[in-house]
Amino acid sequence: MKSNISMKNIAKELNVSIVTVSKALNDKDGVSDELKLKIKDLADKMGYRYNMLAKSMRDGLSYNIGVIIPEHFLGDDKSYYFSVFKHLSQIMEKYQYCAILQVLNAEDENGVILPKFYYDKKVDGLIVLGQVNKAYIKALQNIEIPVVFLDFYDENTNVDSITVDNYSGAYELTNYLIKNGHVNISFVGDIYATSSIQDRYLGMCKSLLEHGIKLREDYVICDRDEHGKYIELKFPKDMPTAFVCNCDGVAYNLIIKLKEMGFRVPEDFSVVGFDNDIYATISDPQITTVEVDVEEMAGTAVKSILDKVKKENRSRGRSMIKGRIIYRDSVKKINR
Amino acid sequence: MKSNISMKNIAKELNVSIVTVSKALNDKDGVSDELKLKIKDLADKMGYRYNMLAKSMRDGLSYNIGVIIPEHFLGDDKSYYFSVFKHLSQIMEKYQYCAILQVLNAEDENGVILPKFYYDKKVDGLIVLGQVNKAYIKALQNIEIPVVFLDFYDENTNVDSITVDNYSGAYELTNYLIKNGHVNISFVGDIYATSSIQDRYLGMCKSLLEHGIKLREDYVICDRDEHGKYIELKFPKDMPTAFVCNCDGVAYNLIIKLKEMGFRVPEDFSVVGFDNDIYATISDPQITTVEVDVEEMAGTAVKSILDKVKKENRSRGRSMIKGRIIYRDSVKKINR
DNA sequence: CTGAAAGCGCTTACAG
DNA sequence: CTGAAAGCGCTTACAG
Repeated sequence: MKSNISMKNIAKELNVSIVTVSKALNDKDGVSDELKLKIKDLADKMGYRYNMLAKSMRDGLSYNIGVIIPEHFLGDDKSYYFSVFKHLSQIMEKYQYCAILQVLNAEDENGVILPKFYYDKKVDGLIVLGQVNKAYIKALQNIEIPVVFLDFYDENTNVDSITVDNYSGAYELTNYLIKNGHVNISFVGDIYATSSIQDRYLGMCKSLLEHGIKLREDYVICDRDEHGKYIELKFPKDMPTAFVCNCDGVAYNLIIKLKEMGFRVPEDFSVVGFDNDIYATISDPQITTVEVDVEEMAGTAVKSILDKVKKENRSRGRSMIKGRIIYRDSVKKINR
Repeated sequence: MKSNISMKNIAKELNVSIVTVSKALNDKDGVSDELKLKIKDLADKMGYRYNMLAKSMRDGLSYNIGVIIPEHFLGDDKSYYFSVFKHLSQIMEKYQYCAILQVLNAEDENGVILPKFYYDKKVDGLIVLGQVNKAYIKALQNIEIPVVFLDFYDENTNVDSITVDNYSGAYELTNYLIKNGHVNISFVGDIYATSSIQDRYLGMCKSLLEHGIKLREDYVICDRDEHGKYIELKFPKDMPTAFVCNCDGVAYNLIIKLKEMGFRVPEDFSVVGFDNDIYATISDPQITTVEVDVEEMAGTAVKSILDKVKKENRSRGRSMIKGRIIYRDSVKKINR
């Protein structure tokens, strides 16, 4: 237990200087191989652990990156962000960095209270994972350390962002529906809620446009209120034959609702989602959706923030990570 | 942006010593109120941020606690642990501590590789959230910083632990079933997998014992293989009338299976779960289950680990957090 | 190949 | 009320 060995202890034991110990332990030149080995062995034996704090002090770098996940826009299924964080932290480890996570609650978000680890200078950079409100974004622009937005962007700021290519994803998903004979296609989602949802909506619009299909106004079905809470879906008088949902959770709810109304999916209605999260496979039928390479997304974010920390400050702007359609059982081919 | 103000800068600006600035900013005695105010104002104006690293160095304390969540035993639904972590980090903040999260993957768990933040002396203590294997537990016993187990315990170690009172929870749940006329009650879960499952199983046994009901051997139904993967449930020849499931996820699967077999829940079979997670409410019917006060659990863990860090080293042994039954629609009263 | 000196930003104990 | 000195554990730049 209680030991707390420092280089000083090792140096004294071996009658060498602390400088020499430091060089040996860091595999630097200027120590004979023999001595180096001896020092390393003793360090091991004494249970020496490197004190990152001391290096931090010298370098003026904490070797930590803060990750902020706003609770606000999270639904019941937090596992997606959890999974992203896991990858972030694993990738950072390779660069000798640790990830410190802060779940930002609504109160702190609205009060624009930055995480304690920022005020304590415990982090060298910030990754914001999930959309935060305008005021918070503004505050983030004025801080002293680099910031990267992950899984959302804000057009009014020049903060680099990494997002899923929502636009292309929804575009291809809609193309797939059209290829299967669908023309009357509805979008389910609050197109004012987040930029992700907007991009998904517009990706669908592009596909419709390309195929000369006009989107009816009442085919855009809102799924949540201004607090992000899901609301009862209001269907148009003339039902579409297919629904493009802004996420799998909503697709899941929609399918349940349709079944309650006595319809079958996909026989009566086709449904597609987005994200490939737990709701896509929990659903009956399982949902055709878009999956993102989380590891690639995380890797891009880490590289981006560490570049900035190291002042290799080339701005990357928006990076988009392409999704991949997962074909399942919620879409049926129909005859026009 | 780039400023990095230290106490030195403030001191120079005001022609006072660094010591005086330190005292003023920390609201200590030995500075006139007037000067104190002047210093604080200037610090604000210059955008001074306290450098926790420097304090850490002096104190030999990082003011971070590491949280380890093993991926291994996590099912699809990671939101429970995510939620516990959120509370942990929020509570720590009140004590001037930050939480650093490490998701422990199977590889590192089997190779008994402790998190980087331990080797870097970046944390003062460790909270292990979720059961890890024997070898890992053993390694944790020999490290230089205090450790607390959260949501599991190991009888062979003297590491303090905080767990849900699984035993009482399952006991009361089973009492409830018996009160509703059930006698043929089955347990669904691998009773060798984790101590939590064991305790839930034995809580049920106690209730049966008290009511003079003998548990048939074939009424203990295994739900997963040795890797923690769910397997097909094997029902006994004579079906019970009620199932006590070791968690809501399994209860959810069971209900689906029963419905596929043409049965109705709760009309033909009653089912209860544990945890009150997403599966309890996603299910049709919604599942009667046991909910834990996550905040209390997190608070107990934080207090426990910080006591140890501060050397107020009274061992607390096992702390149990009582659960609360959430009554829903998956249990039916029957006549014996 | 080896090491004495200075410094990272703070605080504590002590002196004035 | 104010501040000079020492030290936390390391590393860099320099001297021998």
